[in-house]
Amino acid sequence: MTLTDTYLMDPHYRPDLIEPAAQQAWEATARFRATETAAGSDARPKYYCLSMFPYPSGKLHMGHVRNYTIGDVLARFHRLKGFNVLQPMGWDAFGLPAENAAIAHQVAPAAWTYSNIDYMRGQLKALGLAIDWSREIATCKPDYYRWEQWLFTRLFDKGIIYKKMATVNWDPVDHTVLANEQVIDGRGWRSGALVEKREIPMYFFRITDYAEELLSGLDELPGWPERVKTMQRNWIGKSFGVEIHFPLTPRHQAGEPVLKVFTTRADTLFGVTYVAVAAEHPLAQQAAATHPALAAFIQECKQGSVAEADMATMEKKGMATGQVVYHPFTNAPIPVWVANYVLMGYGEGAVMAVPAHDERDFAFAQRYALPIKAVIQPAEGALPLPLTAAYCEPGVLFDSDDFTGRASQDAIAKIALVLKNTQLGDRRTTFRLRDWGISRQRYWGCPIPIVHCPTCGDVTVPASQLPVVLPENVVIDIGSPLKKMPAWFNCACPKCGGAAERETDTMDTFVESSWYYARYASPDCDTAMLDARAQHWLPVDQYICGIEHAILHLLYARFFHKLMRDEGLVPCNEPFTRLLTQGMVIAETYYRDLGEGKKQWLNPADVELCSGVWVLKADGQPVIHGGTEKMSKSKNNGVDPQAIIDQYGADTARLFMMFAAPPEQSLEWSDTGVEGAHRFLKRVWKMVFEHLEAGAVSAHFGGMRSSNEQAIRRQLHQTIAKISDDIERRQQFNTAIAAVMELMNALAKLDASNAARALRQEALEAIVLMLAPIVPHITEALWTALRPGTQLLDHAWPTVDASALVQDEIELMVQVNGKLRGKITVAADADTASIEAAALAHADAQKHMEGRPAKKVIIVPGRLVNIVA
RNA sequence: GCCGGGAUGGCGGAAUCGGUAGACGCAGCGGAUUCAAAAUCCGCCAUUGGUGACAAUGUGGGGGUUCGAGUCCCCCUCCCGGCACCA
Repeated sequence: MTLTDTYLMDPHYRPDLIEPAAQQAWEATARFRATETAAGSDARPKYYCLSMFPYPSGKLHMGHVRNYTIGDVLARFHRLKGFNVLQPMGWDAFGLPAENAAIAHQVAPAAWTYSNIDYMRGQLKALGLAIDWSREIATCKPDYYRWEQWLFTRLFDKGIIYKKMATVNWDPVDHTVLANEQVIDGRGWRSGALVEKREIPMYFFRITDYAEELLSGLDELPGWPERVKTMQRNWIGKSFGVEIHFPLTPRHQAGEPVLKVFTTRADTLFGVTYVAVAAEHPLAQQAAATHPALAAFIQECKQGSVAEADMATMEKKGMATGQVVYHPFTNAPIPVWVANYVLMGYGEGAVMAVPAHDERDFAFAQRYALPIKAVIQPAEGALPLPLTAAYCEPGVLFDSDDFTGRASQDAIAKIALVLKNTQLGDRRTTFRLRDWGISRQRYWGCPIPIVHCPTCGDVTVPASQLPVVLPENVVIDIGSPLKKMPAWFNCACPKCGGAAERETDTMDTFVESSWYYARYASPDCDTAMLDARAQHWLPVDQYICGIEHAILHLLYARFFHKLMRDEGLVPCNEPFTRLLTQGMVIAETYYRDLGEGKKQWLNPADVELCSGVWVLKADGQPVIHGGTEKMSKSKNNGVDPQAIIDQYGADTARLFMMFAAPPEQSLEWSDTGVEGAHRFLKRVWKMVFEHLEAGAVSAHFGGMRSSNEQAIRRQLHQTIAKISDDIERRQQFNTAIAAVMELMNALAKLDASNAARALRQEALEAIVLMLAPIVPHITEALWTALRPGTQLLDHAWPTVDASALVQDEIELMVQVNGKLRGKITVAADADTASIEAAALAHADAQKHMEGRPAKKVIIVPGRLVNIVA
């Protein structure tokens, strides 16, 4: 049964009737099922449109609605443009919130997750998304993570995954590892205990092996926003510098121990006044053995979180170890300090400090009264001594032995060469990017397919024994239940058959989201990770995700794609050809102060403006307006998408989302804006209804049109051109909708003549088609009304009639000295001389020229004339 | 702290490649319709001065480039995203 059979034109817009009917019709006829086409049977080009899958947190939030509406607009637009579209959906189902919910509500993470998925699937369907639901995946299901484990074992055996010690946040009261977000002001969120750093063994992906390709690959992504590429470039952080060895003894012989540092400013080597090492550095540990105060300081450094933002903003502290190293050129002794800002896991865990030419070293030297020795001066002009701030620019060396007088760049090369000859260093390229640690001491994640055997060591689980299934029926308290389940972790070693134990850590959930886009192509394949269908659909033509994923998720997915490529699983180098990063959905916040820094956050729906003061509806007492912030549970400023769908329908929600702001900007929620969107849809409905009430007309009118009708028809075809460009190239939907609104306003001024009615039919058909990607339900109903017996989804995107765009006369602005003074109307093909004459003859222009002759006349074709007087 | 972005009427935003600042919508005001209201339709709506034509000012702040700057360059302020275990 089609919509035509179930729906008759009603004078009132009824989304509550239209939307379920349209959705049922799409589902019944499998309208959005994507099929890989055998050669020749379908000439349509493929378009794989992917919105980032949601974490099944409980219910949809507005950020999801925005993300999926953007994806759906692009998917439906390309469908009308003749593409074979794939738009899938699934669930990023592993993660920390399920464990938190398990503790809070005494429910197993699996059960909680599956019930959330069922509810949210219903919500997504109510949004009317053109999704191929037959490809739905959930990352917590063994048939998904089995292949992740399979790839893990391949990579482990290839050496791309390895094990090493890494630092984590340790809660000494709960005896558990904390995520960075679970550390608040240096304390565990549940226990309140001061968090400590602890070293534990973890598995790592060698993403640094791919650093060069991840960097250069960005140049092959013209469809990515420049800012995302810039952030990734800076994150990878390729830098060219010099590794310098500081001997530990004054009469150093080749091969004896040295302290290694890396610097991009080897030209400042003669300005080194101390070296700083991390608390965990062997030199520091050694010194601490006989130095109680130093041991205490090192202990202090181990407090606090491991988050880089915390490390960078904390107070810079240090202590002298009493040890010295020797300058590789002058052999002068240099004191070794321990500093809390030097990270062991980063570079060599030691840095050379040049206070005169580095801001951070300068501040540290001032604090601890360390010497500041300047060795670089500007190429022109002198350095003001003594320094009041570090001079960080490159320049010319002085007080630097043989290197004095050389420019920085030149000196770096020369110093590196001499160091190389004396075996005390060399040129080196480093990356800021670190290897990706994927071990998590948590339950609700993909088990790491490793068996620890006392004789064979770490052994990968053979493919025939995969998946290593995560038990779902568990009771959660603090810490992972896997570590308390001997029946689960005791096993036989796959190699020697002896008694062994499974790894109880699970993988970072970023691993699942790094390859899901590929699995949508082969969602039901049970013989391989991917099959031939992946060759057909990949790469993703359009990916849509939040800007917050600009670095980690998108970099990991690019990395995984290259891993899969090197396994022969995918045909291309990059996963996402074009990327759109959407902004957040924000809303007003309101609160009451409860004292002691505590606030009671009130939902905007429960607050109203009463004679200029915000009050709570319930008690009429004033509340404080806290500004607009990202919709969140903690600020209680979320608007439930379900409530909007129930009250106005999905089309209104979608229209508001697309109209209120361009997709990359943050979007401010507005109840009156939603009403405005709804009002517009009612207007469109009414205009079509009234047009059809007056009887059938043909869009193909051969008679004369008035000049007004010609102008409106020109506007119609300009609008078609603009909207096509707005959606396809600019991906800016708010201006596309505004253009339709303008066209509607113009159309409202047409009369009831045959010519006008024919034009109205043509325009309404085009409007309905152009709005279809944004508001698919109402437009489907209106189309069947305008063109009985046909369906919108079988129709093509409207085309521009070039002959309608022709204009005889155009209007030009007239400026005098850059200020607007009037307008002139000239023939569209007027030559420069006549335009200039017309502008100079303009009375207001002459007035402002005040009798001065025109020195110059600038004509911008089709736009303006500027008279310089 | 570091990296990336943003700031335009009462509000959301438009101005796409340096060329009419404020499209479109929201709110507000005035009118039509109505017994009345809602809904709907029409009109006005940057600021200041002026009855008006018009003039001056105006895109976070300061400076610069240009015939011309919301747009480009330099400096500053505030806000947002990310910082490797939130997803």
